[in-house]
Amino acid sequence: MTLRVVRVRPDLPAIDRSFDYLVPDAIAHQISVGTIVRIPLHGRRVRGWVVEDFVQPETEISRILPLLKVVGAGPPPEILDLGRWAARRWIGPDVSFFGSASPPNAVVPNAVAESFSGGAESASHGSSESRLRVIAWPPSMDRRPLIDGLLPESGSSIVIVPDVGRLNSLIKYLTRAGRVVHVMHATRTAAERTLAWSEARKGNCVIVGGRGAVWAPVPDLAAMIVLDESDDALQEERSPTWHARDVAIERARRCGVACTLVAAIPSAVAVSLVEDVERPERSDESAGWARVEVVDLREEAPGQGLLTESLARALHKCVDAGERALLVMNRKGRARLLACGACRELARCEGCGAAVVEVQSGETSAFSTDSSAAEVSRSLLCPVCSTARPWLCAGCGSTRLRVLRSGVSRIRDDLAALLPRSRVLDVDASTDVDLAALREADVLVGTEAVLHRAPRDRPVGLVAFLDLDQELLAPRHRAAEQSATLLARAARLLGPRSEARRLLLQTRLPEHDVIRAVSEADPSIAWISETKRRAALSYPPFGALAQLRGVEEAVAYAANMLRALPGVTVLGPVASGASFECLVRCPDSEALSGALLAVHAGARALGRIRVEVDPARV
DNA sequence: CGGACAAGCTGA
DNA sequence: CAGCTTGTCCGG
Repeated sequence: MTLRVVRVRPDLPAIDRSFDYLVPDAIAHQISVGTIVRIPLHGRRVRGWVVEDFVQPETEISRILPLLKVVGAGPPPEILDLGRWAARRWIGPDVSFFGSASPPNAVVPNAVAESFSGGAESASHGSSESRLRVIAWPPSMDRRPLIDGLLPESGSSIVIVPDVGRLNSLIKYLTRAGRVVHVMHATRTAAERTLAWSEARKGNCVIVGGRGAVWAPVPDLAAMIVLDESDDALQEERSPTWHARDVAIERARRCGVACTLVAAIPSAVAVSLVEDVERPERSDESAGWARVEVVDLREEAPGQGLLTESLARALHKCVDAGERALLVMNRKGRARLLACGACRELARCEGCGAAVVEVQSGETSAFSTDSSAAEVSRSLLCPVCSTARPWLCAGCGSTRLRVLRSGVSRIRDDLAALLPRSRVLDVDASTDVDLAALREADVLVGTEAVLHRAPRDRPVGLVAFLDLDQELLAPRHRAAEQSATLLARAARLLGPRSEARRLLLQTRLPEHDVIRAVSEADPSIAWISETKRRAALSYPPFGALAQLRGVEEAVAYAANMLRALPGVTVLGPVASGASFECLVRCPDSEALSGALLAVHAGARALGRIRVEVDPARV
C-alpha cells in the first residue's frame, strides 16, 4: 500500500511555497484539491489549501507530517487556477485569492465520489455562445428583463452588482421569474455567505453579489454578467487591487461561456474588448437618461459661490413638488479658503503659511432650520499645524473675511436660509446619520455618499453637482470615467426623462465630453473621447500601469531594475508623504506582470514594496 | 508569518 | 561576558 501525500499551500502570504503532508486514513475521503486543512508548520498550526493530490514527495517520507484535520470544503481546482492567474495579474499572494474564493465559515466537504471531477467547468454549458458583449444600458431603463434574458435555462450564472442598493429588486425579479437565486455579498453575515457558497457548489442557480461573487464555486457556469462594469467598487482598494470585471472575463473565457458587461457609460477598457458596443433603440436610450441642465459657472454673477440662481430655482421647484433634492459636493468641512474682505489678503497660518480653514464652536446638530450664523462663534484653524486663530485678518485686523471656497456644512447653512421651510441635512460617508433623519430631510447635501444613502421613500426631483469640475479634473487618470459613473448613478435616482426632474451640473467646462454624453443621452461621446485620451497616453487599455510604493531605497532599486528591462517605462521615484512611489508602464499586462515579478523578489530584501496594478488614483 | 539561532552593542 | 536588540534563515 502506498501512502497518500498531498501538497498544501499554507495561508501565510509571506511564505511563497507549498509543503507536503500525509493524509490520515480517517479523513482521506474528505480530501481533494481545494479542501481547506489544518497543518503543522514549524511548530505552528496553520490553515492551508490542498493544491495537489497524490504527489510524489520531494523530501524523505519519514520527515513528512500528517495533516492535523479537515477544516472544510474549499474552492474547486479550476478556481484555484483562476486565483493563481489573478495573483500573477495583480502581483499578490495566491492565498489572498484562495481566501476570497473560500467560504467564511466551514462547509462540510463533499465525499470524493460526489465532487465534480475536474474540468466540469470546461465542459461548456454556454455552447457556441462563448463571447464577450458590452451593452450601454441607460441608467433608468429597467435592466432586469435584460438580465433575465441573458441567463441561460440550464447551468449556473453569476451576476456581479457593485451597487448593493439595487440588489433586492433584482433578486425579487429573478426569483419571480422562477430562478433559484443565492446572494453572495459582503454586507451579508458570515453564516449567510457560507450558506450561499455551499449552495453555489450544487450548481443550477443564479449567484448575485458584489465583486467577491466572481469566485463563486458553481460547477456548471453558463453565463457571466457584470453590471455597472465601470464602477470603481468592482476593484479591490487594498493590494492586490484585483478587478471583478477582469476576473469575470477571464473566468468566462476559461469556461467558454458568454460574458456580458453592462454599464450606462462603458469604460474604455470594456469598449476596447469588443467590435461593437450594443445599445438600445435611440428613442429608448434618450428616454432612459434624465433631463440635464448645465449651469456654466463662468457666466454666473460673481460672489454668489456655488448657490447659483439656477440652482435656487431648481431647488424651489423640487421642494414645492414634494420631492427630495440631492446636492453633491466633494469639499468637506466649512470654508476651506478665506480672504480678507478689506485688504484682500489670503487668510494663512502665521506659523507655517498654510491656508487656514473655518471652524465653529458648538457645531453639532445636523439639522439647521435657521441661519442666524452670526451668533455662532467662528474661528480659524490651520489644518497643517493645528494652530488656532481668531476670526480676523492677520494683515489688517478686519473681521470681514470672505469665503473663496466653501465646504459642505457652509452650503447647508446657506440652503437652510434659502429654503426656510425645508429640512436640510448634510451627509458624508464618515458620519452616522440614522435613517429616520434621512427620511425627514427634504434636501440632502454632501459628498457623493448622498447618492448612495438617499432613502427610497420619496422620489428624487433634483440631483445637483455643485462643482462638477472637482470630479472631472481630479488628479486621477480615471477621473472622467469616475465622473461618468457618478452622473449615471445620479440619473438613475431621478428616473426616466421627465419635464420636471433634472440633473443639474454646475461647471466651468460645459463642453466636456462627459457632460455632453450625459446631456445628449449619448454615452458614446464619453467613451470615444476617453479612448482617444488613453491611446495618446498609452494608458489602459493601450498599456498596463502599476504603482510601486515603499521606502526610498527599495523603490529606487526596483525602479532602476525595471528601467533596464525592454518595453518598460518608469516615472519617478518621487517622494509622497513619508514614502516614495513610482509609476511603471508596459505595453500590456502580461509584460507588466513579468517585469514586476522579476524585480519583486530582489526588492523585497530592501524593504516592503506595495504594488498596485491598475492604480485607481494617479 | 513567527520561532530559532547567530551575530552585534552595551555596561560596570 | 551576560543580557538584550537586530538580522537572517526556514518551515514538510
